[in-house]
Amino acid sequence: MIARVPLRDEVYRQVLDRIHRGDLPAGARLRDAELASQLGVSRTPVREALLRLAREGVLDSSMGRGFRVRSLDASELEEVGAILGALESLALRLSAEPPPDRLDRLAELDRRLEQTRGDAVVCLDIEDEWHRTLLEGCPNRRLLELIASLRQVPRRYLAAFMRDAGRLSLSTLPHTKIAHALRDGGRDSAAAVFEQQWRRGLAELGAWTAGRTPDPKS
Amino acid sequence: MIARVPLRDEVYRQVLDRIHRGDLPAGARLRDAELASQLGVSRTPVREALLRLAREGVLDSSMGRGFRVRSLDASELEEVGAILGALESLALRLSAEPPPDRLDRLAELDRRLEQTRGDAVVCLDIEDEWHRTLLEGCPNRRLLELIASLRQVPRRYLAAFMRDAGRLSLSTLPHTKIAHALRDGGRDSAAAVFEQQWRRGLAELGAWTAGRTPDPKS
DNA sequence: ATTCAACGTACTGTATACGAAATTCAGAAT
DNA sequence: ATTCTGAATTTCGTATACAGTACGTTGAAT
Repeated sequence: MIARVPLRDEVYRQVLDRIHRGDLPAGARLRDAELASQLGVSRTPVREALLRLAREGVLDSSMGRGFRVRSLDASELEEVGAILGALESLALRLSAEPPPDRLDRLAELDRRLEQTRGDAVVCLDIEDEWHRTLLEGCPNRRLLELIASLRQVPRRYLAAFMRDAGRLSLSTLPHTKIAHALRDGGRDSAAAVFEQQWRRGLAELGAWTAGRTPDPKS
Repeated sequence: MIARVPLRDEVYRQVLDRIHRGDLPAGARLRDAELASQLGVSRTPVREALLRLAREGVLDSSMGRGFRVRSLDASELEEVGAILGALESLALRLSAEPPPDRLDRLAELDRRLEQTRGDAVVCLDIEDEWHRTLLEGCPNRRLLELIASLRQVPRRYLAAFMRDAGRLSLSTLPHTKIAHALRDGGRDSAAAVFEQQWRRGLAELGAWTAGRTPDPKS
């Protein structure tokens, strides 16, 4: 039984990918007909994907005015960051005791992350997978889904930051701190360290965002 | 300048309303063409609304098989309940110190709630407004939006419970406990009481859900 | 030169049309 | 009676068509 996938899901991923790659910078306008012809599908699935992205906060949409990539806004990052900190910490506390192989896999991902230089998208993909792996012991599927959806937001900021600053790698220090806390102190301890590290990274990214030049109109 | 509202938003509210009223019980199938003709619009905005509801977890949708109202499932309630507990508590802690008139408005809502007998929908509307009022001091708009969206889920369970049990009113005891904690001990104290009361109510509702008969197919 | 208005273009939001997959119901075989 | 099969029908997912609105552009008036 092959799982057929709706076109809207594929379009969703394609558009998100373009945003992550920076092909669609903040403020860029998205014309559904144009995207449709580029992707070789009709406007219908494109609009469904864009509506979803708008509801997830990646795009702005005002009636009759179509869609555009939401501009980078320090307060948005702060708001979503606060939510994510609480939710990921919660997921960690709800998790089952992690089997040793998961710690190994986390370490392996960090090794890959350190070796990756020059491709921000790959870095961020690994970073995402690290988080997924960290939380995969959480039985609350709904929570994990919500976290994955919300993580799109800081990811976009981080991608822009890396492009702008020319920093093409990602520090693994917070990861190792969290992993050590998880190994030594258990999940609650790891959750506390997570929140602390998360807040620190968020503040750094927020400071950069606040000092950014406003969007190009395009 | 009147704000024109997309049809999909109106359809969204209509469908949600029918679900809340019990016109569309758990497991009921939603045929987009049928809804479209009933509401006097085309299938397009109807499908946009249904896709949104599916993403929010109110509906199930599998490829080629359309939409149906998600069945009541104790584990879903538990999962969303855990998320909501954390988020509402967070919103409370992030809130500004509440002005005295807000406490008055909360008390007034409770008075209305106690006087309302016989209409579950009205009860739940007041309950929703009570929560909105409690958290309206929270500056994190994004958080409030997320909470409002997630609250659809327990609301549906509560509506089904009230219909089933013939309980046509809602206890205001948890509200007063939280309000008192807020007045006496501040937001952090209120957040703690909130989590405790929330967990209690959730367990009660979950117990009822677990003992429910499975859905009618319809 | 600048500003305002009227027009034209283009894009959005909504409606309708079409092809394919899935459910249903009839009828035959066990 | 029950189960399997297969055609008919429904309904979904996608494509296309249409109408109304926002925006740009041009031209005229100050």
